[in-house]
Amino acid sequence: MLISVHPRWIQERGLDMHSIVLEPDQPFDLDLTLSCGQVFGWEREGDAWRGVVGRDLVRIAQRGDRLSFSGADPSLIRHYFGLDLDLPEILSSIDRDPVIHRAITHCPGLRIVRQPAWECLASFICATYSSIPGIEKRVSLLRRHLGDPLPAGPPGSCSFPSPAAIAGADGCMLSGCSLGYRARYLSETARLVANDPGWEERIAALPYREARAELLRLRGVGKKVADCVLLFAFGKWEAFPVDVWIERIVKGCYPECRDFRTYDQIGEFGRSHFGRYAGYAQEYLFCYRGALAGRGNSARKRGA
DNA sequence: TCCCAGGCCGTCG
DNA sequence: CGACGGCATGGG
Repeated sequence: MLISVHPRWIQERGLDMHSIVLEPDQPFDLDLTLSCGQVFGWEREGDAWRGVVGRDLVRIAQRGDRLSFSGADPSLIRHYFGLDLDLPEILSSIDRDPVIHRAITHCPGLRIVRQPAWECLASFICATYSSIPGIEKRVSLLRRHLGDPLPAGPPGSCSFPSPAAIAGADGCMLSGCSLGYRARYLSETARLVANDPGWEERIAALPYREARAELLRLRGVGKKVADCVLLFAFGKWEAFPVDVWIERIVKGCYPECRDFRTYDQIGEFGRSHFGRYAGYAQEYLFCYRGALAGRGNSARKRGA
């Protein structure tokens, strides 16, 4: 019975297995949630996923309404994947037009992960002007070169490097992570955060706009990165990150937005149109970007 | 070899 | 403010 339900690694390790049975009215899709580009560093391992949350090596698999995992307590998993949020309630609140409706129906069970704040900030500083596979590579290199190896983990599995570890790394080491010109930004921001204990709690306690203003003071952090961190780490759902895809989708699918010029115009549209959970709407639009932005519809940043 | 990527920074009008 | 150009590197 156990054997047929659980993946192979459970038998091999035989250790702290847990499971969560999802409520029937609370959809969750692990694959979609981990592969949509909001969080970096999870790797597929057969039909399971392997990742590091804090200093815990987590393996997790989904079969139907059951999540099976090791390396973390159920409470942590619930918190990390936002399983205690009422997703149908959120989705019904943002389901205000045919475009978002399509995205919602095509991405069932997508949830926003609550990431560790520093990891999220550093990851998205590394993410600027890059493709998602490129970001995965950089984050993976950062872990291997500057993180702490996990005692019980397979070789190569490391915690995400602390601000101090990145701040203390020499330029050569950082350059070895394929960061390009972002190395300088990451290094500088790491130094600032390392010397500012309480940074995370301070941001968490601020309302969205003030929290964003605070993040914008950091090097390598513009409006887009700040919004990603506020959404993916701090759970500030008003954050509506505008990348090239979201810009394309909003301008292309919402006629009243066609001539928007600035970042904040699109962000304010998101908040006023979708409401308090605009960030969730953004994530669903992003996840379904392939269909919504279209292939031939290659509108450039400038002109065309 | 091309083009593009979950943008940011500095600078100029 | 708003609009550019430059930017290091990897993937398709």
